[in-house]
Amino acid sequence: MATIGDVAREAGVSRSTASYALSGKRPISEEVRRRVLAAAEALAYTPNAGARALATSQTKVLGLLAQFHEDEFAPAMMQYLLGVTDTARDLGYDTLLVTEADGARALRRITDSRMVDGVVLMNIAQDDPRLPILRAAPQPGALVGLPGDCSGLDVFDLDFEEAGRVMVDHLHRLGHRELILISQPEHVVERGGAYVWRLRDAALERARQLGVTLHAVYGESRQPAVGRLLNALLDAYPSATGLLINNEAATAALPSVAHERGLRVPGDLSVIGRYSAEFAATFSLPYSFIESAPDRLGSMAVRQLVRRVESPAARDEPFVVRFISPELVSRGSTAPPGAPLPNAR
Amino acid sequence: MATIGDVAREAGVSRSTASYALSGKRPISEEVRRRVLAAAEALAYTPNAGARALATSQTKVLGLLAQFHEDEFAPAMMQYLLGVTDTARDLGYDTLLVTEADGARALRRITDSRMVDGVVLMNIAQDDPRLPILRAAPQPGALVGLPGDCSGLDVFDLDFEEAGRVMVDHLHRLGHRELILISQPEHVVERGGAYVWRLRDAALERARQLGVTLHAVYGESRQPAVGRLLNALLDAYPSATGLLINNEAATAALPSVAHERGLRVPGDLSVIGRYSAEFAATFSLPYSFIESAPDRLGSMAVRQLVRRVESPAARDEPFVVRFISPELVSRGSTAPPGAPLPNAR
DNA sequence: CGCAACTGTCGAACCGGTTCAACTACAGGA
DNA sequence: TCCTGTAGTTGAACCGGTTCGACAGTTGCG
Repeated sequence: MATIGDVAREAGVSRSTASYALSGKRPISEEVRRRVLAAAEALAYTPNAGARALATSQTKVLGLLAQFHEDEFAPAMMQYLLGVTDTARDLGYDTLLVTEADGARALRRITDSRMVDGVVLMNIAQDDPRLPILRAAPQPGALVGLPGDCSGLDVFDLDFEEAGRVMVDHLHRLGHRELILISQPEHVVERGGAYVWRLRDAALERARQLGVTLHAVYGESRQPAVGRLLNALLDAYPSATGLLINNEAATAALPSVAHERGLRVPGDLSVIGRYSAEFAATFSLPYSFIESAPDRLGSMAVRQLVRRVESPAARDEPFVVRFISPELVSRGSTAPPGAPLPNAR
Repeated sequence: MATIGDVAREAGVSRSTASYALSGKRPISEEVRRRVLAAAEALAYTPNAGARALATSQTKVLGLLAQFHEDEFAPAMMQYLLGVTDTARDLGYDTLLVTEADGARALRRITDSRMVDGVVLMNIAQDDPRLPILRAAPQPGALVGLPGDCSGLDVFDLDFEEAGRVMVDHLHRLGHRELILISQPEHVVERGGAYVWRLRDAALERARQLGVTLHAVYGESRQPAVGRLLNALLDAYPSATGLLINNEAATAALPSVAHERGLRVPGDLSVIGRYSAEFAATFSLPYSFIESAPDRLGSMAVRQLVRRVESPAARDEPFVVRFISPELVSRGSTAPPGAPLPNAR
């Protein structure tokens, strides 16, 4: 493998001249520059990443810490990943994917050893053990998800509170007065998944203000449990005319449950979900939904991270907590409440 | 950040002694070893990855090249990823995830710059442009998926030919004489996805031998196209009594289509799919299936790769092409053929 | 008792880049 | 003519590890 020394010899110049010719950091005569570039080309020279990292203290690699809990929905996870890797590459960075169960130890390892220039954290918990480590690390970090304490970090998330309000407002405006809200399973909350109760509490609060009855329940993450749950809920609240779903698995299971019960949407039941357009397309979900934009969130986090990595000035800027505002994409699954459910007693 | 020089000074020894004490590559007195370890602990010493890579020519990072085509099924992809990252970590390696569209260029970049000690390639095409680059690279590589030319590479894949035969055999043994096989969409084949016709051709061949009629068709990868296709097929071949599906999206769509048509499985139609147990659980698919074991394949590829990376002897061993044999997991969705389909004309 | 072998430690070189200080050659201004 | 400034180039140092060869001190054996 050719080194910069080989290139220099081939071009008949010193190593430092070759380096400057390639980087352009000092004026080099046109003639010499040409020779160096030709030599590099001829020898298929590629700088050694380790040597460059050692000399410049920059690896051009970003860390991505993601946890794959078995109760999390794979397709959604995938889009976060892609948003991060694609944007990183656009900006000239590669991505080190770390899925270790002990996220705190993994984070310490990759930051202390200087393998990465910055880190994106996903699956943020309310009281996340990785945060103190990230704050103390020499590299900047960005979060996809809102923790209890955002200090010292850039944070990006969907505005789940506003999402809850938008859902309730929308159905209230259409005339609905009794709704069901299905969240993620309870242990997602126990694990610190704050987005679950952020949406839920805001929806409950808004419902209270508007005089709407809202039955808020935890969901399930898998079939067949989630199908059973849907049936049980529809049985338990026969007079509810609207269904809000903050749970991908439940959303994916709804069409067959509705079909089975002979339930027409939106005729018998208005439905609003919360998921991504990509997810909607894969499963052809016919429901209006709040766009959760995972790829956009991942992309935003990386952009901000790279800004801090590359600009010394940006390092000292105040930290941002940026919510993307929930956009309701209409698929015609909501309407004014009509007849009560067919199976109402 | 503490360097090994700091540790050496703190322990009152030379840099080389500190290095040997930490690595154990030379005998060091108990007394000195203790002092060095204590100093390293006290200073929270972590070796600099770049410096170590430069000195040892080992990065302890594996590259994972994956392409995310929009017509590929996200949950399956995810499991390959996890199989690779988890096994890599168990063996002491981190994973650089590269999803660049131009896989050949990306591969050249990470191998030439010596960012990785080895590479796992996924989404292998029949005539994959990345293979010549991988063969010429100084690092070893492993493939998850079977290309047209396996020379010079370790290859791991499900035995799709045998899978096709197992499916046909199983239903033939039960008495079925007319079957439908739904594959992936045609453009997956055009892109070089050989596994599609490997299963298909073997199934056709076996069907011919057994005197079974097999209608082999390309599928769709998304709703609602795939649902429409299922309906069209069941209309077109009303006398078929068995359905073989080598297409995750079609499998996921089948329950609601069957329900809609009032079609009972296995009473009216026997069904065998090809997917992973994890996928089956997420969607609660009630069908017998050939386990495609993506996590196991990813794991096997990494193990072999690391063997070659770490042992000079292993480098010269002959290359392996290893197929995992298809295991038919019974979920009771097959039975002897009964009455013709209800909607038969 | 002398020599070989072994143990434990150290200094120096090396991996492959980047960058600083210094030097040369030449142009322009006083 | 001399001085200053600038463009172009170079050698040397440095980043932070690993490893080779040398060496001093000790032990074992003939």
